[in-house]
Order: sequence, then structure tokens, then C-alpha cells
Amino acid sequence: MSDVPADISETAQALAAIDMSCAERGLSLTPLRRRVLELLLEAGSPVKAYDLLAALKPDGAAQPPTIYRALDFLTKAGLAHKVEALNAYTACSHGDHADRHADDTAALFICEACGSVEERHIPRVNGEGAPQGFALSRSVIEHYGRCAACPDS
Amino acid sequence: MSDVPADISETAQALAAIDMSCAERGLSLTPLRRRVLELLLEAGSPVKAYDLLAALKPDGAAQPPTIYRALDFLTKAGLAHKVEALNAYTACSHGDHADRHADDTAALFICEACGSVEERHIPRVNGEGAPQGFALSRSVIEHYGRCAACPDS
DNA sequence: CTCCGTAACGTTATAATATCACATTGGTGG
DNA sequence: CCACCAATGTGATATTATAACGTTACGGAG
Repeated sequence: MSDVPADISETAQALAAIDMSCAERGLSLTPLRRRVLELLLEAGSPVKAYDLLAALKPDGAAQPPTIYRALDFLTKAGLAHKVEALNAYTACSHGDHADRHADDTAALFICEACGSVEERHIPRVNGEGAPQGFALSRSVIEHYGRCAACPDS
Repeated sequence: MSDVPADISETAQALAAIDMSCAERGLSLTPLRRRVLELLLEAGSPVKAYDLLAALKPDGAAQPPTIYRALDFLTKAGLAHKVEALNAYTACSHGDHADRHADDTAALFICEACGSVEERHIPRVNGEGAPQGFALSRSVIEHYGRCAACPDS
């Protein structure tokens, strides 16, 4: 066993891969943005903007625009998603090759018991039964329920 | 031609049908709730809570809880939906037989140009590629794009 | 009929989420 | 050096939503 929990180590590895991916894509993953993404990765479930803000406080008193700008960058870069129905944010589980998924739609499966999020990338197509002539720009797909690890009890 | 625009008349007809549906289901569609639903039906596109509030003002100064309680009732009754990504609310296009769709998922197709909403009811099933053992409770499905009537220009 | 319980709504205050507008910093290229 | 631009800092404010408690009106039990 190392002295670092496995999930933190995984976070570090993911961040390293994302560093490279961003470099290739010409995106500047600044320390602040990187730190916010790190917080999201460590959380493993959706986090509210003001909770991220609170988590940054030790590093100096951050103000709301700080966090919203970072989240804006991360979501546009495909490194994080906003969970619309929760007003929360979560790291993209495919952030290390976000470029390959730029045109995909992310479907989120959110456990209402434990908060965990599973993400599936599905090719961007008009939803089932789209109106004639509807030109799709983006889709929000969020499924709420109970994950396999959280029995109905 | 009547002196009442066609869409208002349609609204009135829809409301009459909803009145009966609510009576059958034992739901009390009070004047306030009915008025809010009427406003949503007339709008034809998503409306923000505080805009509804403003629209109610002439009838007396309403406060936020008033409108949120009405919206809560309407959404639980399946007569309206919250558009999560817009923080807005829209009348269910099948409100007159909402009982038959109680277990369905509503997929919304929202035109970013004109604001129109088309609604499709799809049977509630686990989304494509759901994780093993995921027990679905509800889904948020919102598609954004451009409707057939709004050319790319 | 009175009393009581409850659903609906009113009212005041405040919480939670998000953005605007402008100042400051720090690098990069002319 | 200086002009420029991306990124961040900072203070104020807008927008969305809920908490907490009071009031009213109606319907059933006694």
C-alpha cells in the first residue's frame, strides 16, 4: 500500500493525461483551472459551485466569478459537465481524451442515494422522435435513480 | 373570425379538458394554479418563475413562494415541466390526459431561435447504456437546436 | 353548532446560484 | 520599452429558490 489513497493517485494520473491533452489542443490549463478540476475528480460526484469556492478558500479568498470562469473553461473544453437538474458540476470521465468526444452527448446516470455519477458518451444524433427538420445543437440527458451498489433497502 | 385569437381559444379548450381531468383524479386545480397554467399555455414557450410572478402582479402582489408552490403542484400533477437547463417552466402538451403519461419521460425539443418547445413522451426505460443494475427513477431529456421554422439564416 | 385538522395561500426574510463591470497582473510580440 | 491580450482579482448586484410562520376557509367528528 502506498501512503496515498488509490483514488487520489488515479486523480493524479488523470490530471497528468489531461495536462498533455490540453497541451496538444492548445488549451491553457492554468493552476486555478487545474485545481478546480482536481477537486471535481476527487469528489467523484457532482459538486456545487459554492462548495468548490469554499474548498479553494484556504488558497486565498476566492470570489464567485473565479469559480464560474474556471467551470466555464472546463465545460467548454469538455473536461467537466454541468448537471443541470442539480446546479452542480462533475468531472468528465473521459477528460483525458476529451478531443475525441467533442461532438458527443454525455448521458449521466446519477444515483440519488450515493451521489455517484456514471457517464456514457453517445454519438450526437437527434433524439428519438425529433420534430421534422429539427437541427440539434446540444442535448441534456440526465438519468436519476439508484445505482447497483445502493440497494432499495 | 371570432374576436378571440385562435391560440387563446385553444388555451381555453385545453384548460377545460384539464379541469375535468383534475376532477377525475381528485386534484384541486385552484384558481391560482389554473391561472399559472393558463399563463404557461398562452406563452407556448418556457417562462421563468419571476416572469410568471410579474404576470400575476395585476391580480395582487404575489410573492415568490406563491409561484413556486403553484409550479410544484403543476409539475407533480404532470401538467407542466421544468426546463432544467433554462430554469424555466413550460406547460405539458398532454396535460389534458396527464394521467395516462404519469410514468412517461418527457423529451423536450427546444428551439434556441424562437423559444418554441416540442414535447415527446417516451416510455420510461433505462437510457441507452445504463450501468448494470441501475434502477431508473426519472430522466431529464432536453434537446436544444433550431426548429424547422427557424432557418439557419 | 362548535371544535379541530388540514390544504391552500399570504407575508417576511433569507439562502443559494450566477453574472456584471471594472481593476490588476503577467506574459508575448512589435 | 510598450501595446496587447488572456487570466484573474474584486466589489457589487442580479436571479432563482426556500424557510418559517401566520391567516383563511372548508369539511368532518363529536
